[in-house]
This record gives sequence, structure tokens and C-alpha cells, in this order.
Amino acid sequence: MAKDKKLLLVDGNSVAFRAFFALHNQLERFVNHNGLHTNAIYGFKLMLDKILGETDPANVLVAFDAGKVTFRTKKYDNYKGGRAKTPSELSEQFPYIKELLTAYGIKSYELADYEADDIIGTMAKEGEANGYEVTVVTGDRDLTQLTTDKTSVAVTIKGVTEIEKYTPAHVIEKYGLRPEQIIDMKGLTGDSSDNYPGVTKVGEKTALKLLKQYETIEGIYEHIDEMKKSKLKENLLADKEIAFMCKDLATIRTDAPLELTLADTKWDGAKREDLVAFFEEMDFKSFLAQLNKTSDAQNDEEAVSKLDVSELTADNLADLSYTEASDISFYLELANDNYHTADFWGFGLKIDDKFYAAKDVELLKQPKLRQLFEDEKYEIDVFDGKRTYAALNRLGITLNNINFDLLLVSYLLNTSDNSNDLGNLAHRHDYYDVKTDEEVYGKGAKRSLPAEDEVYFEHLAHKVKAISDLEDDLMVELKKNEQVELYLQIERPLSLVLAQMEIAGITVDRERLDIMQSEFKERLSELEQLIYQEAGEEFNINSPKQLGVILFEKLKLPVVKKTKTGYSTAVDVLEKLRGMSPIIDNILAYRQLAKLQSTYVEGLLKVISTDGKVHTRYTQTLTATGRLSSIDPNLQNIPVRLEEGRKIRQSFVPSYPDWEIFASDYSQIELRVLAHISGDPHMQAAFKEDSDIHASTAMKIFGLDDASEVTPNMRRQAKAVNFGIVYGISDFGLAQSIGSTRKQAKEFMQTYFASFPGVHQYMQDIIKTAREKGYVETLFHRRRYLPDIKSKNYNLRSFAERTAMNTPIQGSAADIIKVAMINMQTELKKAGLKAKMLLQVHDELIFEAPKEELETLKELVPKVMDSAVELAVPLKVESASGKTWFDTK
DNA sequence: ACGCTCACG
DNA sequence: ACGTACGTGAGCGTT
Repeated sequence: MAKDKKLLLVDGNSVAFRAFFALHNQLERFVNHNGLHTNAIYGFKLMLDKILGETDPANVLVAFDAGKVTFRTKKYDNYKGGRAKTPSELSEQFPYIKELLTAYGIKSYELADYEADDIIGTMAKEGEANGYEVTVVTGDRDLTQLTTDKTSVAVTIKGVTEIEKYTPAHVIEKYGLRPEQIIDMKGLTGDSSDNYPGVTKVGEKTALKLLKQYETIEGIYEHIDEMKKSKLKENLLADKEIAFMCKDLATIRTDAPLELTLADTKWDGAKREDLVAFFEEMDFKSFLAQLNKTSDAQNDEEAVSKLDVSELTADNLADLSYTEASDISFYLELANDNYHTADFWGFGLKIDDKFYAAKDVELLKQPKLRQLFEDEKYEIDVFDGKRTYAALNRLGITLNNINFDLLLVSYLLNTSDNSNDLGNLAHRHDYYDVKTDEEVYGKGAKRSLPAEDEVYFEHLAHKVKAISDLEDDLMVELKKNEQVELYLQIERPLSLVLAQMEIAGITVDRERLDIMQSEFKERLSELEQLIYQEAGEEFNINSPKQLGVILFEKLKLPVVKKTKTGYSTAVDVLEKLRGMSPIIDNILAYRQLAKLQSTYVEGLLKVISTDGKVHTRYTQTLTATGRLSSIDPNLQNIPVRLEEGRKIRQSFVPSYPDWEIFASDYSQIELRVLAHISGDPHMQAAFKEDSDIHASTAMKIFGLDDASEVTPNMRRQAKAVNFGIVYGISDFGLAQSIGSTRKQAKEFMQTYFASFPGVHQYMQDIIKTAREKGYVETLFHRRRYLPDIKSKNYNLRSFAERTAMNTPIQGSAADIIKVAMINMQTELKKAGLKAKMLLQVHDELIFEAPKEELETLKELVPKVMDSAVELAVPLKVESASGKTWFDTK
């Protein structure tokens, strides 16, 4: 089938420049095995794919500049003078961009004395004359002068693949000029990047006015005598020669003596082998994987391979043999995310090169399969060991020897991509022989088993195959990152500790919550009535939109802050309006109570299981810093700061009479971690002496000699400074938190850094490290990549810098408590205690225990926690116990 | 699905 | 001139 007559012309230099700078912040990530930078080549390829896909041209030509000397520089010495030299990281890539084009089967061309523009202009004319529809791709807006009804010009605007397409109508709309007038414009205004001057004192506005009246530069000078005497007229007359010369320089030639014709630009598509060879040379793994994927798709219409899967049944289970197996992968399929309650959908199993699947999970209880999981001599590879452990536990099966956990390992390799879907994660590792659950099961409420068992079993088989196939590569990566220990000693054992904590659950006193619910209900309706009275009408107090109308329009209170969508009614705003209207206090009280009622009282009641407990799920592979998070319910944000809310904790009780809740927390763990990694002697001394760290900071920054001179307000400000330091300080943020001016905040920071020079040094060093390596690490080599650290965008860059400062602190603290948890579980077992570890809230651990064990725990828990790691400063742990969680204070 | 608000460390 | 404190999850209202 003959293609449409379409000609694609690409300005090679300009697109390469755009690609290079678009990916400039990732320059060091794009280096191949020979040390060649490849970011421009990569970006060029992306752009090429996009434009080829959009236009599907029959003919393609990529034009390049031949060299510095052109007919333009001969006419005007300074043409393009003063331009920064092309960076060597880019110039080294040009030969390979031409190789890329060759692999694509695309002609590239350059011509002595001419620029790429002129080649394009000439070829565009020829294309038009031969009835072609022409598309020009460039990063240079000057080329829009070439637009006609047959030629459009696509200009890359942002990144590499975002383009703006110019037609004559679009040019007129955008510039107020016809395409052919662009050269007149440039003649008048000049071009600073190409370094030619134009007419003195004539800028865009004046030029537009002139061209509107006289059409062209020629037109202007034909009628110049009619113009009134003015500075402008004088300048025009004085610079007449310059104007014509500049117009000439700006004019793209359409008559360059090309040595090639339209026929030479015919494009028959890329040769796969050539592309493979080129991508291999460049280390473009994802492009290679894409090639494989598309070729597979072309071969058999399916993105994934066809596997031979046997359905396991009660009858054929006896035939299963694995005693000598060296490679076992298992995937348990559930109806939804909540593995504590979800229906079982089935499982997939890979034993060496054989694949099995079944819907009936009762089979797993049969000795034949049970043994596979429980006998420690079999190492099982899984995706999400915690989930698998907890779900098998519901079947009465203990998963005793997990080897490779694809989910955990992927997360450690890159804490920033945190999908929970096996297919998605596999794809991120350039492995495409498995579909995502969404593709097979559908999403949200529509999620369901495929109609045909064969389709389902194939998917299960591909999942276990992916686990098995990815193991070696990912473990090699872990090793390269020095993360094997983090995986084997921390994350993998922790996953099972967490599973046990989740399974244990914490008992909730339903009656207590019921009482609170009715009490809150009454108080809420009283407040509601008061608010309606004060507003003079009924409205939804929970709607920020409706509340905004009442406060700022009806009651005419001053607008303090706006959000994207309207007035802000957040607490800090309402605080400022206090005293202006009695409604504010009532709204604040209503808000506080409504939150407690809906999120905590009603929210918790909804998730109490039949055993009278709540079983949260800890997400171990979500946060960028290495912390855990808790969902369904979130037990890491139960109220504590306000007395009213704190009472929610009275509903968290032990599972047995005569047991108590026991809690231990690290005191100032993040600042201690900072004292350790920064090596700052003053900060370390403060912790070694076990002084009040905020007071001691206050003494430093206020220049006091004695702790008795520290006023509560000084301590409060010092505390805010310490927080700021941990968060990656900014004067703005600090000012906001202590309610000072930015200037004062800045002074605080400066005094702080002068007093704690080690901390200052650390902050500078860590940002430098992040820039050089592209990532930061915790004490145990947990990594977080920070690509934005090199961004030209101030906000993105600043954010990355604060993250670079904060992540090693927050992340190392997370590492430490994880180690403590693993050791804790071991110690509890070793000591034969009945006590159970139930919750982790970032720097605290919560247990339930028989009263008689409390004395033991009071010794044991702090000992285990403060000896989790050895730092340059001691770790301090504080403990308490009581009848309920509320009473552990 | 997304933004706002607010609960925690 | 810009516009930020770090890390989370849930409920609600609006789109």
C-alpha cells in the first residue's frame, strides 16, 4: 500500500540541542558502557518516534549544519558570534545521532556553506512542488516563516515530545504577522541569539506597527518620506542598510544547491536488527525491551508468551514432585487488597520449569503442598511475602522460608516507584512477559476473575514466572547498591514481624466508642444549631465551599488565604479570624469534633473484626524514606495532641483481663541520628550529657551561658529550629512555624549554623552528594533517588535539596526502629513471654502483656530498642504502661 | 478522581 | 521573582 505523499523534514541540530537540554538534569544517568553521554540521542529518539507516529511520512530527511562557516558569516562577520560553545557532552553525541538515523533508515544531510534551515527550506519547496504535504520539525521558531497551506512547522516547546504545530493561520494568530513577514520582523528587530542588531530602538511593538501599515521592509522604505519627522524615522534612515542585511540573514534559502533530490529521502521504515544493535551499543534497555515487546505482539497478537500450565486438583496432586526442586515461586491470588479478609481466588506455582495453577486454595492444606511451605528446606520466591504469609496463616499454613520477595526488592532498588502490582513492577524492570492485574481482572468494582480458567491460569503462571525470571537480575542490582544486607537482615525478616503484628491485631472497646459516638452526636448538633443561628441560615458546615460563602461573603470577614478553588477555611486561617465573630470558635469546635466522630469513632467502629480487634496493614513498600505506613485502619495517626481526641485511645485495650498496654518510644531519635551522621561535636555533647536538647539549642542560638536563662518562649523557638533542621530548613518555613518574619528566621538559621558547624557542613555535603550521585542514602544504605536536584526549576530543586537533607535522617531513624522490631520479636520468643508487639508508630512500639510481665518488659524493651544500633550518641527510650493506650503516658 | 482539611510522627 | 518546611492516610464534598 502506497503511503500518502507526506514529507518530514527535521532540523537535526536544533532538535538535538533541545533534547540535550531537556534531559540535561539527567546527564549523568545517560552514560553508556563506553562513557558516552546519551541523553540527546535518547531524547532525539523519543521525538523521532512521536513525530513518525503522528505523520507516517513516505519521505524523511534530517538536515544538519555543516560547520561554523556559512554564506551568512561571509556576509556578516558577527553572525552567531558570541554564542556559547556547544558543550562537549553534546557534540560527542552528534555522530551517534546520525547512526541512530541510519538505523532508522532515515537520510541525513548537510551542505557546506549552508545551515540546516536552508536545506529544509529548499527541500520543503521541492516537496510542495511535487504535491507533498510537508512537516518541518525544529526547536527554532524562526522556521515558522516556512509555513504555507502545504507546509506546517512543528516547534518543540517543552521537553522533547511536546510540540506546537504552526500553520499560517496559527502564525498570524500568535505573532500578528503572516509567515512571510517574519523575516521583515527580524530585519527590524534583529536577533540577539544569532547576534545581528536590527534597527536601533525598534523592538517587537514598533516593528509590528510598522509592518501592519507597510507590510514589508521594502514597503517601509518606499513610504519613508511620508513619515512625520521622528526619532523612529531617523533611526530607520540611519540603519537602512542594516535592516536589509538583517532581513537577508533571517531569510531561509529555498534554492540551496542540494546534491540530493526528493527521491533520495524515501523512507521504508527502520530495520529491526540495526535498531537492536544501536540500542545495545547505547545501553538503551527500555527501547530494547520495547522492541521485543512489539515484535512479540506482532508475532502472535499477544503481549505475553504462551505457557504450559497444569491445573492442580485433588486427584493429580499426588503426582506433583519437588523434592529436588531448586526454583520454587508461588503467588497467592486474592479478591482484593485486604488480605486479612479477602476471598481466596487461587494460586500459581512454579517448580523449576513447570507451571501449576488452581482456584481451590483448600489444596494448599493437603500435606503435599503444605510441606512445601512449612518445611524450611524449601526456599520460596514470592511477590509480597507479608501478604502471602498473612493470607496463608488464615488457612492454617505457616510460610517458613521466603527467599526472594520481588515486591520488597523492587522497592529497595527504588523507593520512589511503589506500585503494588506485579505486572507494573515487572514492566519497570523491562520485563514484559506478564500482564498487569488490571489488564486481566479489570479495575475497581469491576475487578473479577476472567471468564475462562485458561486465561486466569496463564496469568498466574506468568506471575510466578516473572518472580523467578527477575530474581537473579534484581539481586545483582541489590548487590551493586550494597543493599543485600538491608534486604536480608532488615526488610525480609521485618515483613514477617509485621505480618505477625497485623495478625495479632489490637482489641478495641466497642462500648467505649459507642458512648463517645452518642456524646459527640449531641454536642455536634448543639454546635450545628449555634452556627446556623450565627450564620442566619442552614448550610453544610463540612463544605469548605459553602462555609467560605458564609464567612467571607455573608459575614464579610477578611480573606486571609485562598486556595486554588476558592477561600481557604483551614485552621490557621480561622485562628486569625477569632474574635471577629463568635461563629469562628464554634466552627473550630465543630471541625475538631466532626473529625473525631467521622474518622476515629465511626471509622474505627466500621473496621472492627468479629474477633473484636482491628487488623491494620502496614505498607512496607510505600514511603520514599523507608518509614512504614498503616492503612485500613491507619493506626499511626490516632489523636494524642489534644486531650479531647486523646480519649479515643481509651478504646484501645488489651485482649485479656489482667493484661495491660505497654508502650516505649525513642526520645528525639531524629535529632540523635542527625548528631551522629553530622558528627557535630556540640550536638553530640548535648545528647551525651542527656540535656534537654531544645533548651540547649536555645542557649546556643540566644547566646546564653546558663540553662536557667532559657525562657519557655526561647525553648519553643529553638524547638521549631530543630524541627526545621530535620526537615531541611528554609527561612520561609521556619518563619511560618514560629510566626516571625523571614528575616528573623534567617538570622536564627545563621546563628544555629554558626553554633553547630558540623550540622551546617552536613547539609552542604549531603546536597553535594545528591548532585553527584543522584541519590542519598540512610545508615543502612536505603536509597532515595533525587533527579530534581539538578532541575533548573527553583521549586523542584529546592524541594529536592530539602529532601536530600531530611531523608537520611528520617530514613535512618526508620531503619533503626525496624532493627529494634526484629530483635524485639526474637527476644520475646526467646524469653518465652506472652507479651505481644502490636503497633509501630514511627518512633514507638506498643505491646499488650500480662501484668506479671510488665516488670520484665520495662527492662527488656528499652534495652532492645536502644541497642538496635550503635551511634556516636546514646539512644534514649521512654516507657509507660496502663489499662488502655490512653493510659500509657 | 481530586482537592481540602486534619489526624499522626 | 518565585513560593516552599519532611513523611504519611482518611473522610468529605465537589467534579
